[in-house]
Amino acid sequence: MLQLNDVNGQCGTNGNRRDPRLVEGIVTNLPLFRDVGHSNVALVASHARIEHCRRGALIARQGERLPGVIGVAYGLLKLVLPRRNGEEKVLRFLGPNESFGEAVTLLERPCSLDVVALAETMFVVIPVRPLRQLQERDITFANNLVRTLAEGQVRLVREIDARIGSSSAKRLAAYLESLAKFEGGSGACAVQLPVTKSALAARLGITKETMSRLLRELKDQGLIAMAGGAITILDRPRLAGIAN
Amino acid sequence: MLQLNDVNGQCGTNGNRRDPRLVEGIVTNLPLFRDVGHSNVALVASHARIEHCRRGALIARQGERLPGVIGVAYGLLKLVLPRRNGEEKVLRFLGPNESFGEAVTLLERPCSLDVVALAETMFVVIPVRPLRQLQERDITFANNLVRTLAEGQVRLVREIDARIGSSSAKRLAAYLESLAKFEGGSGACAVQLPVTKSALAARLGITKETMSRLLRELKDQGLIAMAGGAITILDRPRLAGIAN
DNA sequence: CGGAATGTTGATTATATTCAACTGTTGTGG
DNA sequence: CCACAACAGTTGAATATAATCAACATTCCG
Repeated sequence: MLQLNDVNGQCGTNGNRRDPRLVEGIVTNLPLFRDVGHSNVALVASHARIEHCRRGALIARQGERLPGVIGVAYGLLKLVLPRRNGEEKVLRFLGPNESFGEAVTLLERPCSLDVVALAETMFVVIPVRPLRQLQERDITFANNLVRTLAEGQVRLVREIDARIGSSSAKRLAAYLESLAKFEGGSGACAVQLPVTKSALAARLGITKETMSRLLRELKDQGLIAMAGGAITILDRPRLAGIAN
Repeated sequence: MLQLNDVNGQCGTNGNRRDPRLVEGIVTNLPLFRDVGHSNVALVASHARIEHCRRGALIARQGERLPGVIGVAYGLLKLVLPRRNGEEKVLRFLGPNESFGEAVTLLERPCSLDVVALAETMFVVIPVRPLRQLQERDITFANNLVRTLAEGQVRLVREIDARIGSSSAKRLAAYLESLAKFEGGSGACAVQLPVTKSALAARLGITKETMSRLLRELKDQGLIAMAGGAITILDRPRLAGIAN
């Protein structure tokens, strides 16, 4: 079951929540701060704080104010559209060096998604104020901000395209293909699912049952082999064929 | 059938495509340029051009470069995710004083959508270059840009929420509700569909057949009355009930 | 080891699409 | 101004897709 504890209840009370070195290191690695001068990063970092949470923790809730932009140091979060019936539609995962919430934070609007930890996770929270200041002071950061927001839009359009455009079989095939691309080459390759099959199913907008059936079908057709979360892609061309 | 003519083939060859007054007037009304000083607007406008197109014209194509940000003066465009089978998934409509393409234009990435005219439409095209310049020179514009992109993200998340979250009946009910809100009050009210029922169906992600059936059901239940594109909402509370 | 979480499988059902036939509406060229 | 073609909308029947329900198997961890 989901832990509904407040973020603060999830965090260690140790004194390193503002350790400058640590916060700066995390912030520096976010694409949002690429090529931003160290002094400006340090300034922002001095207003940011670190949070830890354990698997299952609810970090932000749809409709409530997000305390600031979230940047992941390690662990894994999921961004979720909660449905009335308690069901969860997973929009995306958020891993190390990825950030979330630029849009709602800058607009000071209620968060449009639930944010839930899928594993023990450490992240920084960067409040609006220093972001605004930096936006007006540092052209590089301002450009990064525009780039990040623009990329977010493109990503969301692709997301809609994938969700409404194609059948679950195609979505799954396309996802497996995208995993294979990381490995390079075009031959058979072994990949590891980054999350459980159930979580992945939710991410792809299907149920775990459907997921199971689709995977079995791919296996029966000799396109993939399976051993737990480890999947070997045997026939990449045919898989790509299904994806289209 | 869709007209596949190039934009240039759609445009009058008359000399007012760069009429400064006209272009400035259109650009000024875009939220993107709100509170931006006249001289800066004029500068951008001097690099923009006006296009006319008739109903059915294809203004931009998925995968091709967008010549710049599109701002509508009058008429109506639709933003479409084209499917392989020729089917069209309509993401949104774009009416007067709305703009499109900030994200892909600034990233200089291929356009993620088809843009098609639903009526005779006039719009401006603002190339990247002057936008970039203004972004670095004018803080108000830079802020507008960030706001526009951020709002676009929030809008897209809501869009995904609506599409994957609820049944077609709920989506339709929610849409009718949103039309009613413009009219104010909470009692019965008459609204006019802004587009044909078929186009609206595509916008809501359903077929015209399903749309027809859903509307009839609402009528049979006494929630609405219908006369062509004119719809009277009779029982707003119950309609809102369906939407949730 | 035991219990919870995760995954599998079959049967049934809900939702909306597709196909097909038909009616009504609109706008245009003769 | 009318005829006619193109478009828009309606309705029914058959179908496809994936969700839901229910039962069971497997794996993961403390």
